[in-house]
Amino acid sequence: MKKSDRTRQDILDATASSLATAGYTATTVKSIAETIGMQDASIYYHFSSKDELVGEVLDIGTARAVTAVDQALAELQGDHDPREALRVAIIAHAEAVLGGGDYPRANVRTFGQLPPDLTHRHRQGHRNYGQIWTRLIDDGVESGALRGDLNRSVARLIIIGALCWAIEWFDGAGDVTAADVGEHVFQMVVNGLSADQPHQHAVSV
Amino acid sequence: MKKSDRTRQDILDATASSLATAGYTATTVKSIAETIGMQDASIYYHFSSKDELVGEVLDIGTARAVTAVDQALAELQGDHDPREALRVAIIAHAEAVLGGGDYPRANVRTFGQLPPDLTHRHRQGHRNYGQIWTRLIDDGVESGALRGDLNRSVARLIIIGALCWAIEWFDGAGDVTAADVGEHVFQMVVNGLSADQPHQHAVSV
DNA sequence: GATTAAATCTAGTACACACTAGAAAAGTCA
DNA sequence: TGACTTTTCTAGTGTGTACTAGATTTAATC
Repeated sequence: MKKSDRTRQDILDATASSLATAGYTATTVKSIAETIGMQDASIYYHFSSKDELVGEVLDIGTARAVTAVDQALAELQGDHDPREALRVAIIAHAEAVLGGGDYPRANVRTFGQLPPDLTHRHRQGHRNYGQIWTRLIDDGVESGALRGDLNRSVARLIIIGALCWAIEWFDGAGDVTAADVGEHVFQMVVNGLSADQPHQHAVSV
Repeated sequence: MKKSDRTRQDILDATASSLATAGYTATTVKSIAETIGMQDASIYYHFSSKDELVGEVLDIGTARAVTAVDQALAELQGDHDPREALRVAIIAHAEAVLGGGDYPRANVRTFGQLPPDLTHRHRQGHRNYGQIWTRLIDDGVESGALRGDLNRSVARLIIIGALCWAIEWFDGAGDVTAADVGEHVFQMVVNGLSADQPHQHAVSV
């Protein structure tokens, strides 16, 4: 492997880490360079601009999130219970974004603070990711497992929102794991907080 | 009313509007000044720094959100169904943050992109707001209306998260209103998406 | 209308940022 | 070793930012 490739990877990693924890504005080319012991100008040998670098990090982030959810769903195999599919997807998302690496976290963390160009660049990626969830919900409603009196788009965005916002408070330090957060989102959003509902199994957290 | 008070209010309004739509970084002192037809330096006659100005806007935002929820709960009066209280609070929050003015929106929108000083300054305010929800959930669990096998902190943060994230996608232009979003969050989080659950009443959206 | 106070403007400073040009160093391979 | 390529550094530029100092205008008061 060429030295250039290793350095390039170091830059991407440092950028992902900074984006995930400090956000877009606080992630400066200089701070990235310092993290890996370089001068800021040297970054430009590998990337033509800050936004190209950030864009690449975000691309990797969406790819990893999609892969995580797709893979979790693929492992279901024979099981065709739409509720279980939703549960598996929710937990996979939670683990990817909260417990996983910096790349998916960078994605969620910087959502809403990116310059217009970058926002536009990732619109398609977000749409594709949203479609995974659209299908999960459609399957559930059409099979009769999920109620059909709610707006599906709104429902989808609420589920994703509950998961994405968790990045603002989840710190991974307590005894609540990323999977726990996913399980809670599933329990609430699918089974509901109300007592005496069917489909509920005690959750120990 | 003194002219100074009117100008001060104009500055606050313009700042709230900019924060709510453009975020913290894109809200520059110059852009605020331009909005109200002033020179940027003139802002400093009314506020000692950008962050003091922003801090005041955020204070107003939290105050309005708290008032909206408190007032909605107060109007319940005799009704002591914890689920109904939760429903009313959720819808009030949704309307305050999504359908309401720029101040509460500025609060949610800039969450996570503020400099450390401002983040710290508003920690207490957020804690107070969170306590409203803590009590709502505690009441529900202790009265037996809500299940007690879930982590209440996590549940609280998931509800707030679902509502807060809505600011990223809700545009108020379609036929879905802010109250609709609140109703959906309530339906999902309390009654659940599963079909054939009790407590469910058809929602038309 | 003159005097004082309030409010705004003009013209700057200092600094952090993304980014560039060209020299220097480090690595590669005959 | 020496010629060549790849990579990094030094030393800058230009721009946008928050913010300041002091002059100037506008409003209030007697």
